[in-house]
Formats: sequence, C-alpha cells, structure tokens
Amino acid sequence: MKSEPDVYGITDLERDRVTIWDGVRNYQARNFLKSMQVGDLAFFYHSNTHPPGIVGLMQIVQVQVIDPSQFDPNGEYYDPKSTSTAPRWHTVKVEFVRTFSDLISLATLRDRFTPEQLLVVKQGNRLSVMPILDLVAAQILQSIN
DNA sequence: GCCAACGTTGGC
DNA sequence: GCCAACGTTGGC
Repeated sequence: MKSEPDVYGITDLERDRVTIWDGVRNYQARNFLKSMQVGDLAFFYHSNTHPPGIVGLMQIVQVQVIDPSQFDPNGEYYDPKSTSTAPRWHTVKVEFVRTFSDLISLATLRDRFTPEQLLVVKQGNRLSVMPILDLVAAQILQSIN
C-alpha cells in the first residue's frame, strides 16, 4: 500500500497507531482493498521519495470501511456521485506494526524480484494498492534484520 | 522538471 | 462502443 510521506507517512501511522486508508480513487486499487481480510499484513510503501520503497509493516484490522472522505465537499477526495445510501468507495482500517530499520528501496526490489513476482516493480505501474504473493512477502520479511 | 504509462472523460 | 484529448501518477 503506497502513500506519499508528505501526505501520510509511516511516522504518522506510528503516531496514530490506527488509520482509515482513505482517498483511494481507482477502481482496481479499490478492488484489491475489497479482497483484504482482517489479520492480513501489508507493506507500507513510500512513493515520491528519494528513494521510494517499503518502509514498514501494518495489519488490516477492519474491512469494508466506508471511506468518509468521499462525502466531504471541501475535501480533495470528494466524490459528488457518492451518496450515503450508495457509497462508491470502501477501504480498510490499518494498524501500525513496525517500521523497518532500513528502507527497502524500489531498486533493491527490482534486483530481487521480477515484475511477475512483484507488481510494484512492473514498469508504469501506478496502482496505490497491490497484492503480493505470500512467498515474496516472506522473502522480503526474511531479508529484514 | 520531464515524461512514460497509465486512467478517465466525453463527443460522436 | 470507440477513441482522442486530457489529467494524474510517480520514478528518475
């Protein structure tokens, strides 16, 4: 799950402990959010940074959360087509697990994994939420420490 | 700041 | 339903 640290980074999550992952306005990313289950782990990825990469780990603690930002007419994520009876954007609530001592850069991920193994290293990929294979996730976690 | 790789919009 | 134009993302 990607976020720009200028907007909301892992230090913000560490402070908040729990947050609603709001603002996703891409249907494919939303569908990936929809497929998540309570207890799932997710990597926190910092985008638009130097270098970009995975900075920590979080856990899904609630699913099918209606994204409140879609109803805020003054907010950046307002969706006029959404109504309280027919909200278009659901998301998840995540909980901070840990920050990694070292960022795992996108370049490192490219070195270790093929685009078939790991979607985030695929060229031109712009999704902010992506699935990851258990085996790949395990290898990444094992490379920590 | 550049620009490739998308996704979305809207005319037809 | 097609597709050109446009807007956005995000690495570099």
